[in-house]
Amino acid sequence: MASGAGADGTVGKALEVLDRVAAHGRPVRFSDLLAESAYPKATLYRLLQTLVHQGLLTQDDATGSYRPGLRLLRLAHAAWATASLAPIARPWLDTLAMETGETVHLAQLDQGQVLYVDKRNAARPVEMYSSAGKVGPAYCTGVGKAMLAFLPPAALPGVLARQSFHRFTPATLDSAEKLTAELAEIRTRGHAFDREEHEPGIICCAVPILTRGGRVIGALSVTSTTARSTLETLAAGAGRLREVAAQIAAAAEDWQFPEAG
Amino acid sequence: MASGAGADGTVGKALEVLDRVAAHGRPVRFSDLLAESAYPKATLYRLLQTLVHQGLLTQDDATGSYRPGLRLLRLAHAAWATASLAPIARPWLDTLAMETGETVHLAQLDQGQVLYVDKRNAARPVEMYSSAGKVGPAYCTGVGKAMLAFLPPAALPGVLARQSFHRFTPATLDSAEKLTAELAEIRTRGHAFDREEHEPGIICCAVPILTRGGRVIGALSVTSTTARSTLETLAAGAGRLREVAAQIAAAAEDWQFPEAG
DNA sequence: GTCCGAAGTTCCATTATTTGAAACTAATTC
DNA sequence: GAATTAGTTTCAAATAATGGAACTTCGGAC
Repeated sequence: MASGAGADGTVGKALEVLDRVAAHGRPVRFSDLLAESAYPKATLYRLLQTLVHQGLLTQDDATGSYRPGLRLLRLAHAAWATASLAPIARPWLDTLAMETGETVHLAQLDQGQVLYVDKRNAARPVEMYSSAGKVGPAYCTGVGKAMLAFLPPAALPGVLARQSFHRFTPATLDSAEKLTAELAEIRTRGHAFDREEHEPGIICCAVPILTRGGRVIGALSVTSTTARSTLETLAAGAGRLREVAAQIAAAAEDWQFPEAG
Repeated sequence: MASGAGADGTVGKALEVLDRVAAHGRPVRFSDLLAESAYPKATLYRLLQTLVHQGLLTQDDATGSYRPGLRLLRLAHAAWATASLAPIARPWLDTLAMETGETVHLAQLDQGQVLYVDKRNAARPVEMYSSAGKVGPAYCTGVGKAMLAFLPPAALPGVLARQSFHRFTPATLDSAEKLTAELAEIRTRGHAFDREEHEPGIICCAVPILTRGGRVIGALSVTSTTARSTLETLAAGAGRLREVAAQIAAAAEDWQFPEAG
C-alpha cells in the first residue's frame, strides 16, 4: 500500500471518507458509502460519526444521509486568503477583465489538477464559489498546460501519471506523448492555448505565473468562445497577460509562496 | 473535558491544530503553535506532519512555517455546492441585487456564528471567496439576529453562550439580555435591522429563511451605508425580502435541507 | 573557526484508541 | 406479522498515538 496519498493514521482514513462523500455531490447514505469504502461497517460508522461531530460532514435528520459540512467553508476561506494567489492577484484580475471584456481565470496546481482560485466575468456580474475551489483537468485546459509546461522536469512524470487523458472533445490531447510535445511548444512560445480541448466552443490563452527563480506558482488565462473570438485575437493579448503574470509573481514573492504539487 | 466541540480522537486533535493554523491568517512557525497548543512537542509535530501530508496544510520550504492547504478549497467547493443554500438561491440574489442596487448577503448559521455563503454587489462587479466562507458575529449583524430570533427556544441558550458580545461600535448590543429583548421584537416584526452595530456607517435589513415547518435555514439581507440610505428605506423593502426568502425556502425544501447549529 | 542556544526531528517503551466480528435494534418490505 | 434490510452498539484483541528524552541542524556570538 503506497500509491498516491497513502492513508496515514486515523486522520487519513477520516479524510478519505470525507473525500468520498464530497465526490458524490449529493447526500449519500451510509450503505452506499459502506459498499464502496472497504472499511467494515462499525469502522466506517465511527469515522462518519467523528466527521459529523467535527462539522466536516452534516447529517440529514430525516434521511440520515451525509454531505459535506459548512465548517469546510470557514477553513477554506482561511486557505484562500492565506495560501492562494487570489488576494494578491485580485486587482490585476479586475484590470484584465475590464481590458479584455472576457472571462479571466486564476488557477494553481493541486495534486496534479487545476484548482481555480479566482475568476472574473466582465459580462455577467458574479459567480462565486462556483469557480473558486473548482477543480479541472490539467492536460486539457489552458491554465493546466501552462503550469505543466514550466514544472521542473523531475516533477513532470509524477504529474503526468495522474492525468486521466479522458477525451472531452475531438481536440483533447489524449496521451502523455501528445501532451509532452505540446508542453515543449508552450515552453518556447511562452503561453498555452486551449483549442476547444475541454469544452466545444471554448477557447483560451494562458500564461504561467513564475517566480524569479522560475518556479511555477500558478497560471492566468483569458477565456472566450469561438463565436466571439479567435485564437489569434487571444494570442495578441498574450504579451499583456505575461506582463500581468510577472507583476503578480513579484507581488507574491514579497509575501512569500509555497510549493505546488 | 466536555464543553463545546470536544476533541474526539486523533481526528479532533488534528482539526484543532488545523483551526489554530487557520486562525492566524498568516504562516505560523512550529514554535508559535507549540507555545499555544498544550500538546507536547513530538505530538504536535506529528499532527502537523499528518496534516501537511494530507494537503490540509502547506509547509513553506524556506521557512518551514505552516498555512492552510489548497485541498481545503476543493472540499469547501463540494460543501458549498451540496450543503449550502447558495446554489439554490443564486438566481434570487441576482434579482435582488439588481432591484435594490445594494449589496445582498446570503448567510447560514454555523457553530453559533454567521457564515456568509454568497453575496452580490451590484455596484462593484465582483469579490469572490473573500466573502463566501467568511464568518461574522451573530449578535451584531442583521442576518445573525434574524436567524437567532427564529431559532427554536431550546437552541437559543447554547448559541447565546457562544457570543462574545464584543462592542464593535457604540450601537452594538453588548449583553445577552439586550440581545434577547431585540430578538423578541424581530420575531414580531419579521425582519432584523443592523443599526451600525458591527461597523460604523453600515446598516442593513435582514430576514430569516424559514422552512414550512418554521425551521431557520439561513438569512438574507440588503446592506447599505448611512451615506446612501436609511433604515426606513431599507425597511420599505422588507416585504419583498420576505417574499424572496419564502421562495428560496420553498426551492430548498424540495432539494432537502440540513440542520444549522 | 568554535561554541552556544534555540528550533526542529527522531526514538521507543508505555498507554490509550481504534478495530471489526458479531450481536442487537429500528425501520422497511413483502 | 414475519422477513429482510439499514443502522447502531459491544468488547477483547490489535494497532496506533503518546511524550520524555536524546539527537540533529541551523544561526548567530565570541
